[in-house]
Amino acid sequence: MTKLTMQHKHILVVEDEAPIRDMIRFGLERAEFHVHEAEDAQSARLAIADQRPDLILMDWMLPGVSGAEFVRELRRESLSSAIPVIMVTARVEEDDRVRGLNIGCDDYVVKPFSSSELVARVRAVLRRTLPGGEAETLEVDGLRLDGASQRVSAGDDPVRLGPTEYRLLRFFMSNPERVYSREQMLDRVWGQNVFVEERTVDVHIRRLRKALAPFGFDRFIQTVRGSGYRFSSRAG
Amino acid sequence: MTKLTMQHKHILVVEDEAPIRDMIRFGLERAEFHVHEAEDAQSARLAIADQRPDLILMDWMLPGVSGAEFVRELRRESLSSAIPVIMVTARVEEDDRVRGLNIGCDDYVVKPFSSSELVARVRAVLRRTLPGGEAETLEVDGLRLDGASQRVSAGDDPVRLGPTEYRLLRFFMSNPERVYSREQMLDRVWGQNVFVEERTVDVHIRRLRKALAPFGFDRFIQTVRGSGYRFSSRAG
DNA sequence: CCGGCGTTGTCACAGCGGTGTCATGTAAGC
DNA sequence: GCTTACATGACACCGCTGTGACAACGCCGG
Repeated sequence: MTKLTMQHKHILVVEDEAPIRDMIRFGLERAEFHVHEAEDAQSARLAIADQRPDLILMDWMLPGVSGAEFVRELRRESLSSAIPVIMVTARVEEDDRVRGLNIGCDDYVVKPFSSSELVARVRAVLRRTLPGGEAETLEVDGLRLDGASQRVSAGDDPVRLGPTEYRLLRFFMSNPERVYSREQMLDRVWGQNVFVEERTVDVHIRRLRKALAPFGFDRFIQTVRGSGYRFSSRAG
Repeated sequence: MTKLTMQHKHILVVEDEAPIRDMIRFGLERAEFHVHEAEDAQSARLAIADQRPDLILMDWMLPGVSGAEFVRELRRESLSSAIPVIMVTARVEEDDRVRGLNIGCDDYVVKPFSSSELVARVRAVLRRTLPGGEAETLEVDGLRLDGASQRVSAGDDPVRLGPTEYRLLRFFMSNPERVYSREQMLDRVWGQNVFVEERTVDVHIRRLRKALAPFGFDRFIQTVRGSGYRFSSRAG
């Protein structure tokens, strides 16, 4: 385990019951994570804007909004759409739990759980979401994506993209020369297991191509018939 | 959700206790997965070579080898290194379980678990590992097939192939120097239980040869009269 | 509180490319 | 030479993808 990448990550725990919160905090801090806490959705929003956590651990049942609604909200906001979410559910909420994965969270744990299981899942999610951290700037042949300012430019000209197209392009530029199915793209760009038509990907591909076309960069977005799409600076 | 991509996936359950095996089988089959079973490491090896499962569900404690050792072994073998593994552990095996995710498995479930949790995790893992299948790169004498980008190139020149020709070539390059009947090829390239004329294979062989001909690589696709075809870099 | 504005997901339709089958030409084996 | 198996070109069908339009939704600014 690479301590450098994994440690000192900030985790926001959204949980209304203090004992559970403490138990979670204890386990995570022993694993050398930084823990922030929030009791409800509103203070969670503030904490997200303030702390910019690397991962959110959220109870399924919150006072007021349901965890599901809240995750959907987080996914919409560009500030939080890239932050992975792990859901905490009780065994009783069986039916809901399965739906949980269709909400947009990255994983979930079932109460009662152990500290080590929690830490393991947190690490696993961080491991697969962290590489390609969102802040870095990527450039290919003059097409530049600046993660810090969330801006895209072609040479000197700015490229106007919607939030989804931006995330799509960032995903592509972080993983070039590789074919992804529509389903994989929904998972990695929209969020794990969101319920959206696969053909929606086509539409956003179209929008991304349209935005890149004036600069000729639409040639980077390549269709692989029967499989999906690929980002590549070489000819298709 | 596209039934075609998710359904009909083969899952190998490696578990020595029959009741648990049955419970798992029941849940997975209700979710329309194909289930194969193995009681120990040795029969698991055979099943992997034979069935080529899309995912392996493995108990942490197996008679003889530990699950961890076995996963390591699977990861070394090129035949199985790409197959995702979900580990099944008991709550008691706390310490080991944490190591589990560092062993090379893709996820794990803790006993006791519900069918719906299991199915949800299986689906989640398949969804994120299910690219065009094999992502390995194969090369023979300058003819290169890159699984990740699904591209074929002869030296520096790209080779244009349709999806079926691509799969056909990948099958050939994965199994060189061996004759396959048309029926075998239909099973392995087209998929089991497809009803297609055997002569169709000839046509796709023709198309593959045509695409490879400009580079002289059509000589690799060799006819074995009365038996089928063979891929070989040596003279026919 | 209301009404533009931008973004998003879905649909319908069109075009193209891929696929399977057939008919015919050609080579191999006896 | 005759039979059989394979090679090849043509063709019709169909599924996949590209594309424009549209409705729903949240976000301001008024």
